[in-house]
Amino acid sequence: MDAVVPLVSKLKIISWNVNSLRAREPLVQKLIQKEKPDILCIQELKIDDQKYVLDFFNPYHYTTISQNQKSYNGVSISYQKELLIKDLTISELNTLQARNNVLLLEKEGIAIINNYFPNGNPIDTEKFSYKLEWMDLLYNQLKQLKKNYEVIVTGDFNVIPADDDAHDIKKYRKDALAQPETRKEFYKLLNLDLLDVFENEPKKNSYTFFDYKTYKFGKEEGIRIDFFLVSPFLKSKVMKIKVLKEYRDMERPSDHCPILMDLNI
DNA sequence: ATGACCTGACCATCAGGA
Repeated sequence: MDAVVPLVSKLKIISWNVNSLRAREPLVQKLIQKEKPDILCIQELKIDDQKYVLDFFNPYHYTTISQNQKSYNGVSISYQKELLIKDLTISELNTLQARNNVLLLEKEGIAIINNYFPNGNPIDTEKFSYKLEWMDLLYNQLKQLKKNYEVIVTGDFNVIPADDDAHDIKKYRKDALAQPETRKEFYKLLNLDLLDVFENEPKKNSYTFFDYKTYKFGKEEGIRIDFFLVSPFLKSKVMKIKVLKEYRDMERPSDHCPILMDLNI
């Protein structure tokens, strides 16, 4: 008789801009205990102490790769210890600031790219040109990875791709997140044949960011700037996607919500 | 119509976020 071997295995991935890992310790712990993701991508660690970051995730059976920077930025990917991985993180996208990790799931042939895109405001400064240049570097990185791997691109994109990805796009007329040049760079990424898994969800349920300043005045008034972009093959394996908005209503929250994707691979 | 908050660095106030 043939051995009973599961044909598919479930892979749960969560991405979250925590706006400081130290400040968000209790909520990140809650998320891990409740959702038990196989892969956890974090942005805006805001801490230069790599040992602290690795030790934080270690008790939950995770191994972690991280790019760190004092006070600002910082990205990490934590993965269940039994997953066979290779850290492909390259320096070009992290030359000035810690914003990009690349983890290869060797057995599955999947590359996971975790990103904290530059904000880019104000638009009449070099911050905006840096954002566009960074996005072009990411385009080149993904183009290379796409040749050999199925890819999952996630993180805080700091891009409002279309007007209906904001509750009130008028407020973003002069914002770097919604400029035509920014959107063009985003669509360049999609044109690598990547699919936005939340694309066809009701927009109001898909907002991922809610401003600290305005949240209490309008709890629906958000923007959709955190994403999972996946290869077409992986899109066909998506079982569930969700914005975990409840984490925006907990004590001392991040201004971003975690986003979740379950795959059967 | 306008403004509203949070974090880290560091001690009073500012840079940065989006």
